[in-house]
Amino acid sequence: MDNNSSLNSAQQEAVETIGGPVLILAGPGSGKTRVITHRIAYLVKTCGISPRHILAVTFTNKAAREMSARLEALLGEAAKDLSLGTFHAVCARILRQKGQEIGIDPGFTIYDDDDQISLMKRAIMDVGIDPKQYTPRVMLTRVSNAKSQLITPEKYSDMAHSYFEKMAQQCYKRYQILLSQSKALDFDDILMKTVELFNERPETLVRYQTRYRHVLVDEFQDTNITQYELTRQLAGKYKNICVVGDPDQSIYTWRQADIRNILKFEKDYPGAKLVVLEQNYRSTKTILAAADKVISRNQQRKQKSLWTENEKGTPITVVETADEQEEAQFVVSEVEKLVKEHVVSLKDCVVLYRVNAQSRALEEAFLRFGVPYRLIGGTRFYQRREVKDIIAYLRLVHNPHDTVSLRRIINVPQRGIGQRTLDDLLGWANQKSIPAYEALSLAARTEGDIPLAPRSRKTLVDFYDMLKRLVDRSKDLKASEMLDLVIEQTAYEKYLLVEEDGEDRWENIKELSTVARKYDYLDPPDSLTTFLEEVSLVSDIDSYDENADAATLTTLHQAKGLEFGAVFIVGMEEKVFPHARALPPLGDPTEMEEERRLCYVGITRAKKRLYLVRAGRRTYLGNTSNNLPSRFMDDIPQELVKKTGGRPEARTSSWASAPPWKPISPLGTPVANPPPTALKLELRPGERVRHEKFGNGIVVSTSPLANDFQVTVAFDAVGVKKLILSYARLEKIG
DNA sequence: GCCTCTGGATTTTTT
DNA sequence: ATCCAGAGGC
Repeated sequence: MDNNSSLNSAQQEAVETIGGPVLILAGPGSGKTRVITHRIAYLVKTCGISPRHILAVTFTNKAAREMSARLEALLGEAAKDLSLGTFHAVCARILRQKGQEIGIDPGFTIYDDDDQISLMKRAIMDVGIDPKQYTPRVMLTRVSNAKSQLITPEKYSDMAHSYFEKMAQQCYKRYQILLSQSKALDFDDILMKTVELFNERPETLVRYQTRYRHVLVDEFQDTNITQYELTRQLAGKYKNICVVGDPDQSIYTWRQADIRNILKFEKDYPGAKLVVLEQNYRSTKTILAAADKVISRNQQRKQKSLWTENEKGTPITVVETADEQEEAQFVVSEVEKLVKEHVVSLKDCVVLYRVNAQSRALEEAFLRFGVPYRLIGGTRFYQRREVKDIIAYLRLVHNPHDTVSLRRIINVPQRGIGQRTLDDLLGWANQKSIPAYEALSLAARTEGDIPLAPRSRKTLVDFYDMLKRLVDRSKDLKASEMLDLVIEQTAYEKYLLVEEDGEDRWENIKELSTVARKYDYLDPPDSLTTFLEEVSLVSDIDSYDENADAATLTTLHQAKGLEFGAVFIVGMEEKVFPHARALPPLGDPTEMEEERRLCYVGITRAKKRLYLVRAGRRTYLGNTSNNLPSRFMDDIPQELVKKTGGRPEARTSSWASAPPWKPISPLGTPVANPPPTALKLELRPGERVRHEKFGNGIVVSTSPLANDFQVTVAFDAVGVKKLILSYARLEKIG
């Protein structure tokens, strides 16, 4: 089935329009990945273009891997000669090869978020301002935004008018100096410096332009200005550029992704061929119609009409539960039901939420019911303290100038090098303008005039000796051998195991060791270098294993690009989704439109079944609130929906039944925690009540609320209040 | 230098 | 609720 004749006419046009710029607007489920892979196969097989001359850029490693696997199926061995990778991976490779031309050390280290924060903190202190007032996070956002738009510290200073902006500019400048002293680049630098390299070395650009005669870009709606410029540079000579995207699925504008790049594309490449893929092969008519209704409310968008030949399918299930526990319980029991009835398999179920914090109640329910699940996101593997520690050692061995890593591990495990000694050492290094590693070496050899107590000096000497041994050995050890040596030399296992959760942490280190072993097929020092590079550029979603027999829990953002038989979107409430930060007065209409696109992305992940679930009461960040149903619910026409477990049709005050869905345990035994018993309302409008805080009042009205009631009371002293019956502890009087 | 307590902040995060 | 950083005590 995988030949071009199985493509629809629009897909075929997208595949076979070769030579010159092509813009493909691909709706969800429209066979985007198929089009890209077939286009590449067509270039190679039919047009006789060498795979060496083709570059395909994706946003995630996972997408790159998936594409690579499909191309291998289509092209066989020839697929190995294609250049295929993420923007960052491609640029990192270019910079390792040619970065020296603009003064970048080929052995540069890549700094992740945490590293950037600690470096920025130092930059802020160096500038001499208060890191409490100017937080590293905020400053870093400024810097990252600037870099995403190719704004250098120099250019930034032209735009910095307010005092705050001027401070940000200072921090940016200092931050860059610290980065270069550490021979490190942050994520944004990897892209921006590549653009810089191409600007400053036209002859180098020409080499890459000639090499990459055909450029393809996936998820084009998510490119920022820097990435756009990069593709413009690379395709500048032949203009054989094909970009694929969907403006309606742009959910990363907060990371400076710029939808306007699509408009700019049409302007920068006059006569670009436009292909629109509107046939959806994924979802039922019902699901697609709901998605369309939701996204149609956006003002800033190009009209697009998706259609499908798939069946109408079942109605969308809308569920209202009492609280997040009940919400989670509903999801798990429904998942079990779907699996038991063979509607979908377990691994074809996903639960999507707006913020990671929502995963907790869900995890608890999945655990309690004994339903296997896998969680994507949250605290990421490579962000775990113990994993970062070991990687810091390896990085330091690979690049001794990396001060962020040095600071991280110089006293881990504790070896008596405290803040004081560290400040003395680094302060001295700074004063002498020598790298920290060199200062350490001098201190160890009792050279130089470092003001150190003999005791401190001794600890530094021991540390330096160990580091030196590691560095020396790194030249002939593979990644996993190096890792083992680090663990042995630092007695890291012993250090971990005395801790409370040391066993788990040690497991993570063993896991890391397994990853490292995958790079042992390379010879030293490439083995370690490649390992470190890839470890810096991975994300959680990359390790998502679609074959594991488990349901998936993840954020709406991370679900992009995936599809599932059954999708549960939970927390369909105002302030949760759309997120409070997108609502006025905090947010603006642009942000609300992005939330709406996020909802569109969520809905369109579903093939057969879609559930929209909300809780009447939710505890978040330690306080409980009652949220209104999400505005996105209002956009879905009633005829597409079937309601369960919520408000009864007739509003009778005696409504007090258990939820219509029955929790089922895997073994058919009662669940450990049955849903809370429904309350009985015994209050009627006109009755006098007493509240411990608000005093006496009169009941104005009552209304049922999932498993609870909302009671409106006019208090004598404090006026009208809306209360939740189970919480208010109202007492009837008179 | 190390330990413990308190206060502040906590959207999303392809890389 | 919970995690983390910084301050202050031992």
